[in-house]
Amino acid sequence: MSKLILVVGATASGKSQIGVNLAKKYNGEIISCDSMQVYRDMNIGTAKITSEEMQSIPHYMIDIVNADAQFSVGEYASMADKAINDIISRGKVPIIVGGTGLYVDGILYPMTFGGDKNIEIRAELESQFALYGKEYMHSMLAEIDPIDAQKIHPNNVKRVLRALEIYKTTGTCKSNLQEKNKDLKYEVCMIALDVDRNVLYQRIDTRVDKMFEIGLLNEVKQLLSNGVGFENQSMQAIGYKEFKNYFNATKTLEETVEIIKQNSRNYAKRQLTWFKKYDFAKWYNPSNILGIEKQVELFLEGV
RNA sequence: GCCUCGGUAGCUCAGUCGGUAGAGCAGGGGACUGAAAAUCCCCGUGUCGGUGGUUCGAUUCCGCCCCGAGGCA
Repeated sequence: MSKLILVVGATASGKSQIGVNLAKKYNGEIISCDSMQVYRDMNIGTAKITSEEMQSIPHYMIDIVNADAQFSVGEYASMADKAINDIISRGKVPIIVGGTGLYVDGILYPMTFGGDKNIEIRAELESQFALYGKEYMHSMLAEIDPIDAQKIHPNNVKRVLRALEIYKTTGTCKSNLQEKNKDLKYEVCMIALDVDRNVLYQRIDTRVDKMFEIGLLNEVKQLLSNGVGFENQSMQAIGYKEFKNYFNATKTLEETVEIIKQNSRNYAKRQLTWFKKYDFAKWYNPSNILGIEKQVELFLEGV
């Protein structure tokens, strides 16, 4: 089984830098694990690593699709898989760096996703939902897939509809298709970054301020003038979607800054909740560079 | 100085025709299989500004005081 290093954690906890340092020290190459950094032209708001910061370490899964494109975990998982194999075949160490929990799962575990999303079926389900409501959709799911219906809360319409979509497109229900497989595909060393919550929130706030200083507003304007709209999947990213209310004059720029900070803090908490479930993760304060390196060395030298 | 309106959870505010109070947000915890930076679930005791009084009982009514906003002088 191949060895895989991961650096995970909440936004603004210092993953990128640690990733690069580990790559330099241990002959590694980096695979970004971030659902928003895959989009081109979204640099400032996604806190994308700059080419200087990369220090000539190869980075994969960044800037791979246009900002008006659709993207998905499934695509991510198969592309990242290729990149990992490529890195390993060249005798280098793959280092996964990122904060998107679901994408991390996509790399770590053999997963059968539900097949491509089907726009027509999805639209049909949406209109049924608009007509009959969430309880109705949930009871519909309960009929075809009682196991999953029990797991998905009726209020979570997005998931309910997706489960129905899977059934309609594949003919099998979600719980049938997606059996949980907890066998890791790699031998992993997961470094999870642990920052005091208050400190983390402060770091997020100052980072957002910095984003505005270096031109976030212009970046968003540029995207909009290039035909990327708020209806695009990429524009649901924190640091972008909040500008919708700025441009329609419901919010001032100052308010927009605050909302972005707030959303980022809430997001950071959700990220941490996700990573806490990996019982094999090794938690380190990002300043504990020696500790992290020791952990990685132990892993790489181990049998 | 007088009048009016406020002072209730970290914040914004409901409410109690007198039986010690509840929403949103924040915060905390959790879930998560092709939209995931998305989506969703759970968690609310706080001298109800202070102090006297009326009352079996006051955060609620009355008096005085303090603080804030506005108005009249």
